[in-house]
Amino acid sequence: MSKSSKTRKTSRRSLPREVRREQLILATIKCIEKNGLSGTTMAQVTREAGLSLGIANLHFESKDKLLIETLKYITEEYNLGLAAIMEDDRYPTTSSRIEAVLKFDFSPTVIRKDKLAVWVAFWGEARARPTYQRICLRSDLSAEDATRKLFKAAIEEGRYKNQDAAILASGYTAMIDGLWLDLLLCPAHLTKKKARKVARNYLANALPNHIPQEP
Amino acid sequence: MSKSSKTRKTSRRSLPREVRREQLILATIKCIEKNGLSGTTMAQVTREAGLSLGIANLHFESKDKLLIETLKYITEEYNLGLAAIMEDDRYPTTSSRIEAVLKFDFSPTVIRKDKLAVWVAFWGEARARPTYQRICLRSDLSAEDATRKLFKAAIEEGRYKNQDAAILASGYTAMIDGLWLDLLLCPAHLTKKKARKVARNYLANALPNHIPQEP
DNA sequence: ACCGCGAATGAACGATCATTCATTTGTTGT
DNA sequence: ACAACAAATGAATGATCGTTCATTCGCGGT
Repeated sequence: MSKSSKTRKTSRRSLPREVRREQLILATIKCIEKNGLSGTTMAQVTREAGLSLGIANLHFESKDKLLIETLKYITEEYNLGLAAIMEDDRYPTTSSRIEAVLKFDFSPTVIRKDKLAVWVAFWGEARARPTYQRICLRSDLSAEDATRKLFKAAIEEGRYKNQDAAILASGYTAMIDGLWLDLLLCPAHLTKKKARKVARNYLANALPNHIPQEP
Repeated sequence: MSKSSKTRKTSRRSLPREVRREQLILATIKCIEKNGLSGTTMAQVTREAGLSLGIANLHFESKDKLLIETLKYITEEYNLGLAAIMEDDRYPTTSSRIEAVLKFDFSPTVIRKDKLAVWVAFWGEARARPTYQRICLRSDLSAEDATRKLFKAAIEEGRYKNQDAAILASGYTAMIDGLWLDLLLCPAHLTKKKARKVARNYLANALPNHIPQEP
């Protein structure tokens, strides 16, 4: 009973539900990065979180629920970040707002390897899992909707001929997804800097008066 | 000879190794489409192929080897198709060759749902599996290399300013991957026709004298 | 017709993993 | 200080799945 005073990690503590849940979600992200989605086990997740095996089924009903919450965590973080840019009225011009989106899409928070690994892992399973697919779809539509409005404003301002905001937004979203994938799978071949340049070049060709080739 | 082909399944037959191997690979593709990579079991694959459980370990050493051969099958098919366009000297102009690549990337053979599902499924696991990653990387570099050469020729012919073949090729490859992903995850939102239009628009903005906005 | 080889089969095995729940342990209210 | 409660633990359980291998069966050679 008197075994306490040590460099101990406060051996056991009751913490609020939300703290434990986030702790487990963050551990799940780390595990998916290291072992993939199919290689992620409850034992690994709880060990990564420094907790006991049964804890995940206590705070989430099942492994499936935990994975779904992890996916929601990642997609909501991204979509909230994007929405913040859209709603921030400190951007004086459409151009500066597009620049902010571009910067955001390659910011250290967004393109962290562990986060990207989670995106791609869930894409891979989404087709076989309606719930994953629904979450990915909503996130995708939300992001595309935001950029479409931006591009629409730019096209009207610049009176660009032959540009369609919906087409441009689909292309932008697809290219970002593809660049994220390449950053994850070919980090030696595609640097973050080059990836941003690729995306910028896309926008510069479509909206030359709003986005210059070089920043 | 009228006796042999009946409603019976010709109960048991010895067939050459290569026939069995392809039969199993095709069954694996179908299973990955239906159940995802993690949901694909040997029992499902062999049942889909109409064969017995043990057959997969007879012709491939293990499930892992079977999956790797399936990935190789898909990537090689794509890369060979692309290489055929590059080496075909019946294309009179750079422009027509780029058009052919564009057409190929959205041809019924390439964007079949089951094949796309396999691509994305392996992307999702590639980070945790060096072998998958190596195969995906080689395929990606090969495709990017081919398009880069094409774009380089176009840029020189058209004396386009501010265009870099490497940047353009990275962007094209990323966009194609992203569009494939969207075709798989949001088929109700992105049609094949629109996806091709998105990719065409990218090239038309970069190489206007080679690729017109409308075909 | 028959034999012998090797392809094909599938029941059985063992490993892995999600989930459960009796027990332990920290926390809160009195 | 103590009781009552809730959070946390992890050994045990049962289900799933890859792999094995003794047996079965079809085919080519004689």
